Amino acid sequence: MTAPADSARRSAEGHVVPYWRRIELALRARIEGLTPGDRLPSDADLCSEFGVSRMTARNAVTRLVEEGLIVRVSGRGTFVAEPPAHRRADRLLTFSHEMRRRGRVPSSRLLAREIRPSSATEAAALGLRASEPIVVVRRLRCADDEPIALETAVIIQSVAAAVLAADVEHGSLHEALARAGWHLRRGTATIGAAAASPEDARLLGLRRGDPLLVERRVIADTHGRRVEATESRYPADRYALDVQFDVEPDTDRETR
Amino acid sequence: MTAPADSARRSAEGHVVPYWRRIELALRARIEGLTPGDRLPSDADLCSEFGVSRMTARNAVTRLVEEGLIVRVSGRGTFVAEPPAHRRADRLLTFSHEMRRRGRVPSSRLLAREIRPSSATEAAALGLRASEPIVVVRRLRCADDEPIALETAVIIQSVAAAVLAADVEHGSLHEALARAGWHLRRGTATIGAAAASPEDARLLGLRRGDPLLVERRVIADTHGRRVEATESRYPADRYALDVQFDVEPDTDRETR
DNA sequence: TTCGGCAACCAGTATAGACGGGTCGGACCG
DNA sequence: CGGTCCGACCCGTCTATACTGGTTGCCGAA
Repeated sequence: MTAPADSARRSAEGHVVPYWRRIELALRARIEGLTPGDRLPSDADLCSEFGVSRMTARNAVTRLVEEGLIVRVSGRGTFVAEPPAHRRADRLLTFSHEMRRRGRVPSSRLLAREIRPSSATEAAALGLRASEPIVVVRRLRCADDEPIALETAVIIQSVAAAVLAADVEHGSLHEALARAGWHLRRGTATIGAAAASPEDARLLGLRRGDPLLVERRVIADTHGRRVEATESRYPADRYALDVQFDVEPDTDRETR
Repeated sequence: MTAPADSARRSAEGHVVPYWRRIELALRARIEGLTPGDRLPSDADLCSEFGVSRMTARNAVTRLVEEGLIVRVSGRGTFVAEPPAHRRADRLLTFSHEMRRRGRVPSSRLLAREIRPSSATEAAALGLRASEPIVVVRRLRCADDEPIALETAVIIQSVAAAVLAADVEHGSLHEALARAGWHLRRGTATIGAAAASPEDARLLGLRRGDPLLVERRVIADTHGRRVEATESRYPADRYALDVQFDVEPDTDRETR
């Protein structure tokens, strides 16, 4: 038989949790306690440890490799990778988690929270009809009381109740959404730069015209529904993003 | 046996070309002629078309999914994805290709090309000993004669001959390196912002202090050797990067 | 005509086994 | 003592098969 009808494979919400997921989580936890360069179990080790076939074990490992947490070296083994110096642009973790990961103390100041009709741009980003109502949450995010980001989140009205009830100064907006049953999963970001407006400058403690790193994200939930569009504005000298990239195969020049 | 000892499986350099690679390239070409939302062959179709097992076909498809070219929808099929508006931060393609993709005419102006000892920062980025010699190529990249990027590439000395011989104003630096046997494959980028220096401003046609998007890349070849470190400085209003991201799994509980 | 159910598809997950080529340490030989 | 070769390991690739759950279109019954 193949997938054992093992009842413990179901999560709280009743979804089936694949075997590779358990292995992935176990490895993720194990990596926490290791240092870069340390060796991880081989494919064969994982097979016997978790009682799965090699393809299944490799599936779990492959995900961590793509995430950049570990590297596979053919003929030698699998090793813990060097962590990036900044937040990875292709991962999104809550501001609080990210700052704590870097040993800093996060805090937030709520600047505004309101329901209003969406602008044309906002409606387009979330795939709404023009001027359909949205919830806006605007926060100043700090680390060790130093302003790091000016963040404006625009959220679809269906989750208004959860957003308005949440403690967005001390808790995570995404955690509040998750509790309301909206599990955010993937998204697309556009990264650019801009000059600080007078308001940016005042809130972030800069001078007008100072360079900002601007990240615009549209985040969708598990079912692909666009839930949130956020703009984060970071002072250039306090924030950067890392990303791993592949060189486009030059072979017979595939472009796009 | 399993992998047929098919002699056509070897590339010009003698590497074995996996089956999934051929399928990947075939699909990549096919996608060119399709529009977003179009359906691609199912796993089963690919199996019979290319005469491989399903795991192999899926391997090829999975790579394109990760690249964001296509999306898989369980129960329905695989579809061409919406292309990003800007260059994807997690792909690197030559400046010329990228501009042509957007229907613009690329050109370059060579500002400097020299061999000199590396600075401490440069040596660290490339993993060299301090002040080991490097080749520096500095170019102004334009589209339709509008300056788009100020690019400074720092390259290890082993490839100096190829770099000095290359026509870097009309040809691609990476193509020159590829002809010399150095196949660049992966890298890490750090994305930030900065204010234009007087020199930036002069070359890019900006005012001093205007915001720039700054991308610093370290690129390695197929064997993991770091070959090139490049800094690109883009005027904020003429360039942006796109990236797809995953939301970090909510620490402890895996739900979803 | 509409609605319910079924069959055909389709991707997701999983098994078990196999060969290839790279890496590395130890045994063996000169 | 040094160099070479071999075998143990390990990742990369590939085959063949199978069950699950979601989607869709079609057909027949109400």
